[in-house]
Amino acid sequence: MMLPVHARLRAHIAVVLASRFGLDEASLPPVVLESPPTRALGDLATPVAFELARRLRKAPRAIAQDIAEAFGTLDGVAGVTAAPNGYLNIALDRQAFVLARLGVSPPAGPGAGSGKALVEHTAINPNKAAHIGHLRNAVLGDTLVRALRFRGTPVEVQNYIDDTGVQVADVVVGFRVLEGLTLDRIRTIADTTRFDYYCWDLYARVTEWYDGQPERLKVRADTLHDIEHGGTENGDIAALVADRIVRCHLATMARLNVDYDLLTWEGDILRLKFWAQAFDVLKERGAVYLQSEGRLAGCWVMPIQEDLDAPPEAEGLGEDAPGEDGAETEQREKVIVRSNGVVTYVGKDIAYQFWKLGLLGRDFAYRTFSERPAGPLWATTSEGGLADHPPFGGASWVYNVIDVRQSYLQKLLKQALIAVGRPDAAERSHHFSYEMVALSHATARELGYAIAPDSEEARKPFVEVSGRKGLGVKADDLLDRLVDKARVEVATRNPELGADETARIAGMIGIAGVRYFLVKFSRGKLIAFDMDEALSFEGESGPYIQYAVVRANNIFQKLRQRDGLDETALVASLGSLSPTALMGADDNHEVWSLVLEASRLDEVVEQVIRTLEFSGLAKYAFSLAQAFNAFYHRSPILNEERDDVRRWRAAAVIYLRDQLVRALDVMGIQVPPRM
RNA sequence: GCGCCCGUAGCUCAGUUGGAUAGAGCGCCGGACUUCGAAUCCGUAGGUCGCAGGUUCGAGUCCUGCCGGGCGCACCA
Repeated sequence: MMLPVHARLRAHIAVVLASRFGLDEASLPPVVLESPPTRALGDLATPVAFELARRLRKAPRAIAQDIAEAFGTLDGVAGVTAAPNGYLNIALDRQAFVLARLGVSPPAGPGAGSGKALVEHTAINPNKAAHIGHLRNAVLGDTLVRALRFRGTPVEVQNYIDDTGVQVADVVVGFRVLEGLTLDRIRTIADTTRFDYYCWDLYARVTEWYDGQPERLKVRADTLHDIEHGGTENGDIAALVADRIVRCHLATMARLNVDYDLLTWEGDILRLKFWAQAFDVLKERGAVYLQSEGRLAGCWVMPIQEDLDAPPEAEGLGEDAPGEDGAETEQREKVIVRSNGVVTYVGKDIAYQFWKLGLLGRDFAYRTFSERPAGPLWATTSEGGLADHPPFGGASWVYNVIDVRQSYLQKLLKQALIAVGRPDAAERSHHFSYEMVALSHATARELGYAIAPDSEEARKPFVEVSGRKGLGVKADDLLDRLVDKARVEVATRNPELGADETARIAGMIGIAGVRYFLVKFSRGKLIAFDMDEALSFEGESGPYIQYAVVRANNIFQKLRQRDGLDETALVASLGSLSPTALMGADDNHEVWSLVLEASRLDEVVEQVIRTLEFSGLAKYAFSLAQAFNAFYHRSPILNEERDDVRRWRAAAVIYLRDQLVRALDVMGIQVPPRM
């Protein structure tokens, strides 16, 4: 791991700068550490001399030389040199570095102080099967969870279930009105079919049924009302549908190694009157007020602050003199409670966010939703509940994984926190936003979706997914295809494996395919999902990285069988070995470079959490695998005759493999025994 | 109209506290399996980093303006 080295270097250089140039702590420039373009130049580099050049009125090169001279000694550092262009290059003690990283499991990170992080992701409407867009959410969210845990931060994972919303109501309408079914009959269907697929089609039919018949929306409104108030057959059907569909979603997510600690049900937020509590706080702090005139008369509204970063301005400074048309300068307002007294979903979300941060002063009751090997999956409930449950909510950091279209509302959430006097909580609330997943034209065609050649849609480079039209790639269909393809590949390469083992391995490979695919793009980029591209197991893909680990493992298996040399013994022998092979004779630093590059995982994970940009992690893991594969071809281990060279190569591969396994784990990808 | 995001090789994309020569994958063309497994590797070709200014010792990265595209701005969720 690299971050401890960075920390030591920064602290040391700061001391050197302070004493050599008489700088006080406040005026010290940040010491940026990066990687020199070639290994021959050094292992780490800093451009800090450039930063100081102006202030010290001195050439960067001279400053770098001064620092190098005054550097003294630092444990783990072999030398420091000033490059002609002003860079300060740092060479590490290679042998010590390798030994320190082998055989010792990496300590959990600092944990960034006390307190837990709460990640909410997935949150699929419980009325139909999950599709590819939902997978992007879940995979990004789960990767964030794993990244936080990797660096030692306690994490609570929640999946929000909108069981009282329009989408569930629509499916209820489908069952009752279109199909004329009773609760018992629907339960039978749920017991005997792919229920999420069934509802997928039914939902599309309901949408069609509404189409062009606005009077039918009355049915939806009535159904929604029944659901919200409970005690009706519609309410019971909605509860059944939501419960069963959630179980389908959980099964789908489990295939992807995605798991949760708590299911939060919107119905419980309503029944437990979280909103009433939050409303009191908002009114008390003057964050909302009752609008008495204009088109929003009778609504409780929250003023919208356009620029969140700017301090709130006192109103009515007369800067904008009211013109002839007063409407234009009107303060923008967001309705929180409608004039009929019903709270909007912004209000419900504010209450939920307050609870997440421990600011609400009210809690759910809790029940177990299902049993898992690792312990029960918990869910919220309104009545009763178990006395003995883990603590939920009250987090120090909150990450809401929701697509970019929700940015406006997420911004309002932060604003509400500021408005009630908790800017610190707003600061610790993150909207982890990401772009949508659309379909490539080829894939849309494959799904039987016809597009008129000259239509506007045909000119776009992608086709929008639409749950309402039933257009989209169902998550399980995609997984099935990936796993099937992997099964064929595994079977042809490993005919001796049994069917069960082949299937198990194929599962791991298929999952690696999707998860890597969904993480390798920047979150701000719209993915035009193409089936063939996602099915590729070559080049930059999850299976490519798995393959590198499998190959590495094969080496050590052979080493053990053929030479009776196991990894522990090998690592133990390194201390007494000549480090020549690490030192880059003939400018060949490849063994050392593998170790150095592999050590950067913690640095990469830290950056990924800071920027919420996971493509960097994907690319990093891929580049490690790539470096290994190239090394694999160039530099044999089993057949290397020089014993010290052989052992150092093996040591480098052990470390690289271990780091690769950890990196894959952060991405939720397992390593098959063969492939 | 206002706000946010995107624009980098033929295609799909990395390049995020500003740093040394802008990188991958796919595709194209040409090579490497009697070798630790070819889901691999090696090599060739391919770039006005949307355009124009600005800041800086240094800009794909920061600022301003513009062009092109996407999304958002309900008494919906």
